[in-house]
Amino acid sequence: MAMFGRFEDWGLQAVVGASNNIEKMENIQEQCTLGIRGMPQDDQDFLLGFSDIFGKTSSTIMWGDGLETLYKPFYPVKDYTATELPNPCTPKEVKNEEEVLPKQGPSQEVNILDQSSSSVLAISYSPRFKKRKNQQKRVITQVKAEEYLSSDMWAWRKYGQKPIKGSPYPRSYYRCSSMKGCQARKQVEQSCTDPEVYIVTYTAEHCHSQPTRRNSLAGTVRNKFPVIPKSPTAAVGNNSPPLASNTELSSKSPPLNESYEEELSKTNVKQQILDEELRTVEWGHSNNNSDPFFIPEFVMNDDFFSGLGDLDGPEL
DNA sequence: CGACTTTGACCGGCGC
DNA sequence: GCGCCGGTCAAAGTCG
Repeated sequence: MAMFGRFEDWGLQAVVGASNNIEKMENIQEQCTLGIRGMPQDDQDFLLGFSDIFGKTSSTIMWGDGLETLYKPFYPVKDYTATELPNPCTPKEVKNEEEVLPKQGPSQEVNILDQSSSSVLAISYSPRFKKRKNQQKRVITQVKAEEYLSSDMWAWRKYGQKPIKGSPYPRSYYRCSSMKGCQARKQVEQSCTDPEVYIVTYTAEHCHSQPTRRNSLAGTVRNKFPVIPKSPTAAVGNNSPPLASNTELSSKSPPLNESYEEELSKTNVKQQILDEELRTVEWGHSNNNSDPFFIPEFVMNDDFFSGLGDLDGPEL
């Protein structure tokens, strides 16, 4: 029951968030438009490729107003709290982020992540210095488990799972199965600080439009009732990954302590809602956002802009 | 039979 | 150069 409370409030939260930030919103959208329009076309395309990761646009703007704020994200984002970090249990990645985001004096307060109004943390960056394999561009989100159930509409196929050093939870690797040849990938891992929070990292971009509905219901129904480990060690080395693909989650896997049938019923209802939204809210052409360059919150945040900093010119 | 997960092996980047 | 580690591959098995 409560597991879907947040999800059910997703739209409401967006509305609330929007109302709370109504004054800020007046300029944000334009700023976002200017920001993305100033980007190279490839990067616009890349970002737009993530436009509907969550199957909907968001109206919650969480960063400040004014031109200063617009460019603030280009500053180094060093204000991560423990929970804001992609995963504090993966020190290497954290270190990598610090490499990516060189310190430049006292950073201004970037109160972008109002987790009281949204549990989705979005980070996009382009490594400025050392580029590891497939780490050129990423969008990292933190999402509550119940929200992840409906987090995106893409069909994903799991192709690997690895225990991550420093993290008690394994990381799962998924690639887009909506279209053959699509390079989009995502990684899912559980936050060690909050097991109900999952860190989803999207890599590469979809080379196709978003499917109108989840299309990968075929296949195994293994782990219909996955055992989400309550203890970190339980997640490692067993056959029940802490988080399955969205396909499983959305159509097969109930959240914690919820019967499958009940969950499935809810999911179907939510799917109908999402499908309806998809019919009426196209990327950049939603009812509320006539501006084709409207940017959802999970993309347009500080690290998104910090990543844009790399677009200004050749790497140093 | 197709699409999926699982899982050990492999590869390549990175630090020492 | 070596070892560690993250990311990917691919075979095997499952399921509808």
